[in-house]
Amino acid sequence: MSKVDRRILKSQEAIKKAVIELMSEKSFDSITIQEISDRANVHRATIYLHYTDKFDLLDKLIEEYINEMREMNDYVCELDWRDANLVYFEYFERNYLFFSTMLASKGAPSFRTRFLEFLIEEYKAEVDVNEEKNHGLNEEIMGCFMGTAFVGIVEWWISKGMPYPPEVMASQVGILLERVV
Amino acid sequence: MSKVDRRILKSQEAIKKAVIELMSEKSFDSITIQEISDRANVHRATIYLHYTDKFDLLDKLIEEYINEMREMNDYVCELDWRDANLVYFEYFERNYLFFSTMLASKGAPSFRTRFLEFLIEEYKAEVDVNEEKNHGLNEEIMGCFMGTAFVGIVEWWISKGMPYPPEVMASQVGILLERVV
DNA sequence: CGATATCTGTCGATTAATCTACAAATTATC
DNA sequence: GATAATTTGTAGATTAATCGACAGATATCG
Repeated sequence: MSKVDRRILKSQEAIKKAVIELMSEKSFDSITIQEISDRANVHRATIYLHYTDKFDLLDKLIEEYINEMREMNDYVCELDWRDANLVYFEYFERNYLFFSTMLASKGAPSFRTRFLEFLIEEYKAEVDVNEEKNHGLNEEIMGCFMGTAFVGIVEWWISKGMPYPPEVMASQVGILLERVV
Repeated sequence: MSKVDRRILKSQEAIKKAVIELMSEKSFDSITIQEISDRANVHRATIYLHYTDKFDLLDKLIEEYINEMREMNDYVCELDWRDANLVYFEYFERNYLFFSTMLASKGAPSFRTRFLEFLIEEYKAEVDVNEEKNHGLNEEIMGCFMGTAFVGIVEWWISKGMPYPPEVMASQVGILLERVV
């Protein structure tokens, strides 16, 4: 596990930040590599050192957020629903620009799909169909139910400009998810 | 006039920003090169590529702001006193962290001296001792009078946390300077 | 439609930044 | 005052980023 050269991290950070910013301003299709490198203040060729094209860049960007959330979940899965949700909603708040951009209609529809896929996967592991309470229920369906509900909530919260603080969202959604599971 | 490699600009920007930040938190003497490079997120050796030591770094930092103000003055000297002052006070506001740090008692006393020196020089060029109004007055003394007054005002304004907007400061100080000259 | 401009992806040469290691100098601590 | 710990400034090897140029692909516009 040799550590990565800080130049790589700095370049990638600048590039990713530039893409998110630009995507919040205009459609992904209309963004050029030229623009990204200008905004990131790196040479155009530098982008090609890290990504094959702008689609690869978007994919890697999305996957990075998904992975971050997965790692958060590994750490957080011992907490109760409320506290676990708090970690998530604070994360959404911290990365508001990314989520508002990616979940916006014009943004990257691929992210919503990927996000939901991730959530279903994680929730599925959380439910126990062997409990008597859940007798006759299907793991897949429960995961999907919770996942779509959660995505919907996050979309609503973000698109409305975060009308409630993360604490409130965490409590409310925590109660509801607990009833379902 | 070949343009400078952007890596140089980025490194120097990061280093200068780091020094200003650190100087706003602790005394210059207690700051190490190590800390600066950590804060700037550059390797320690990179600092030595641009500066011989931290004193050289501070000198160059100060001189850069002085030069920037000199260039501003070249551009602004055609305007009336009020408008010229506005450009300056907006500059101070924009660079609040630098000026509040450098003009603070514990900051860099060398900057106040250098700043005053610069102002006297510029004001001296502004006064006309051949006017009948100024008959018998000394150029040097007038420049010094205006320079110290201006430094004092800026110190007061910055140390009080900019209690009035740049527009107000520009008008007020403009009127006063106009009376003097 | 053709002409013009812009963008793309890639290349090779060059430069700046990085990393590690080192001895010397300085500072802190007992 | 001796010892330990930190900081300093430098050096050499390596790597990433830069620059400029290129031909080919894609828009843009008259």
